[in-house]
Amino acid sequence: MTTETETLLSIGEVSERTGLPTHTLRFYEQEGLFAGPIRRNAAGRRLYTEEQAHWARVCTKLRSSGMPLPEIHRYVDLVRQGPGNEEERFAILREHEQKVARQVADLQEALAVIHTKVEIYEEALAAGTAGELWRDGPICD
Amino acid sequence: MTTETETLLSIGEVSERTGLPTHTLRFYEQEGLFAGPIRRNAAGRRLYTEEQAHWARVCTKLRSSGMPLPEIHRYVDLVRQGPGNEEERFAILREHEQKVARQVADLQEALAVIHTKVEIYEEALAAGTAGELWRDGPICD
DNA sequence: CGTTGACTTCGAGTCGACTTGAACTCCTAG
DNA sequence: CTAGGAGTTCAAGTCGACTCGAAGTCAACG
Repeated sequence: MTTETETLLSIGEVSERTGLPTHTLRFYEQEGLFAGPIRRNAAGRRLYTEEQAHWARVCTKLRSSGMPLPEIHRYVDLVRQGPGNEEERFAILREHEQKVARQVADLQEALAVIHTKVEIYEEALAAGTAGELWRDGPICD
Repeated sequence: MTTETETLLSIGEVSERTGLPTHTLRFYEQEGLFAGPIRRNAAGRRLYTEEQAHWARVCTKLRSSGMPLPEIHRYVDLVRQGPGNEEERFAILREHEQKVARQVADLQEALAVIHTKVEIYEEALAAGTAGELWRDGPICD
């Protein structure tokens, strides 16, 4: 059956792979961001499965794209409850996907504004007319 | 000479145009995000020039793209000091531009990860095999 | 003249997500 | 045997950027 030899990882190893400080990994666990329990060795130290380490990596992406911890928690709760609520999980993911897409669009809009200003400076500096940037206009704001 | 009939705007009008709450506009002023002084009428109320209103709009873009208030402040200080430091202003803008470009790239990377998961759910739900998502794999994480 | 509603100042509170610290245990190498 | 380094728990602190509330002023309208 599915009796695999699992590679178990220490918190330090997971930290290295994910880039998350060990403190943060413990914090995430405490906040309920892992569906299953994290095992411990005889000495009480955490042992992560590959799946859990992978999930931690996914979490970094969810977080860096702005998903709040409570929403990740909500998703994880659904996973923990087992099959039957896939539609709901899907809704969370799809909604977040759209939020991120909007974020990208907004950021690109801001980037355009910034780039415009960069270009103004670039040209003025090249032409040696930078001093005029401030001549009664909002140009250099 | 440049004696224009200036249109001056109340804080409420600027708030409407920028989407920033009046509280925030006052806060920004206090944090030194405006190069020139904001005028007041006889009753002590703020009167913004069109240029200042425009700058406030630009600020929303700088902020939404993650430029910290202290850095906007730094830029504004340079503007306030007048001509001669254009290179330095340019450096701030160019650096921020690059930061935003990196942000966009990171966000798109996160988006790809999320989209992958969305697709997995989409397919499983369409095929009616959603229940199997959790079968000893990290698929549904 | 009274009341609305936009404005003023000042200071304190909120929020999310860590981050830090203290005090402790345990395994391993020298 | 002991020193180092990684791990543990729990509580408290930090950070940036607002956000809110209180208490008061002012102009215009009916």
